[in-house]
Amino acid sequence: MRYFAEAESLLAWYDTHARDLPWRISPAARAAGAHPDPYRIWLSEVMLQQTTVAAVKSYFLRFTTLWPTVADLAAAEDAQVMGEWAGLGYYARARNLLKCARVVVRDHGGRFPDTLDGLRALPGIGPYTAAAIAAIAHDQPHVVVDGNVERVMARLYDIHTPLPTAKRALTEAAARLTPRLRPGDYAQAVMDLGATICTPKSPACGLCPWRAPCAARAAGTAQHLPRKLPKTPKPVRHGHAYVARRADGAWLLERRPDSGLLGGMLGWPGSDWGESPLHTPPIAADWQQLEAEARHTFTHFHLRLTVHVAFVPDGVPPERGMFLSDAAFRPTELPTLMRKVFDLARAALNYTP
DNA sequence: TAACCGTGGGC
DNA sequence: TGCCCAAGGTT
Repeated sequence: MRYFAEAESLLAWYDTHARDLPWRISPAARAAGAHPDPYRIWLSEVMLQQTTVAAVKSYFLRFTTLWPTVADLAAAEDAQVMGEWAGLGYYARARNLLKCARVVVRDHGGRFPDTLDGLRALPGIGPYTAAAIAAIAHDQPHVVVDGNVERVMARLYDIHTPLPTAKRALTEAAARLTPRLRPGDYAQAVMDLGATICTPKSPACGLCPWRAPCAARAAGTAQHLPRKLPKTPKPVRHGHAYVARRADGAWLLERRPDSGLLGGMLGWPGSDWGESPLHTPPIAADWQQLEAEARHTFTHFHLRLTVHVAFVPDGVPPERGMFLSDAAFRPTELPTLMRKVFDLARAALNYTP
């Protein structure tokens, strides 16, 4: 029963090395009969999609303070939730978070489903997140495969097939190892192992509870696994952004459409982004073009934004956007790109809050 | 299927 | 500095 022995050795390691995380029940507490709150597990898992633990912690604490239950979140204003998510990225997650909370309240009496299919049907919950919630919150033996698990399995079995082709084989390897006992702790244990020992670069094999059975360690290939297909280069796109300040201190902003990049977020009016996009100011004014441009890199392109600033008198209706009073405008509610634009603009406007 | 969708930290 | 990477989902 080799697989049983491997789950066993990993769980023993987890019992003494589990990370202390705000959304987590310690292995000791779980052994004593405590159960994690599915709402908190769901919220943390969505925040952790493609996002580091270090980045998520403060957002998680803020969200659970503002909205302690899924019903509280479901009743929140869209704009406030988007504003609180600002800076975390992948904003479709926040839009789906609200959709999901409202479905759980409306269709499930405020309780998260406890089946894989029930979870999988909710907005923003895919194969990984459904399995993670079922395993961690409901202690069901589902196979949880994220980037950590893929890396650990590729090394444990010395699998050289590049991702994403190797995904199926890695999932099958993970399935063979998943124990019927303590599946929730096991899922978190593999992720802790990947995050602290079996790291992408310079894995600490000497400290690993799986150093004996690890095929890549024996072969000396751990450092190079998992293999991945080469990435396509990012093109450079250009654009223009306009920051207008009214005499009474209000700022001209716009709510971006729900679909597409930075969907649903607050931003400065501007041009499309491309080779050399046409650009028209959102309001008539004596615009000043700044020398420095805002540079930002998204998942699939680099962006260089030319920033224009202007003071405008009271009483001029804008052609685009809406004026937000200085008291109502919180720069922390801007996505990072728009924050960069604001930081350049306010220096030019000599604005200190 | 593959493109799209953010951000900050590490090296 | 530029590239890699992180508890993926949707279309």
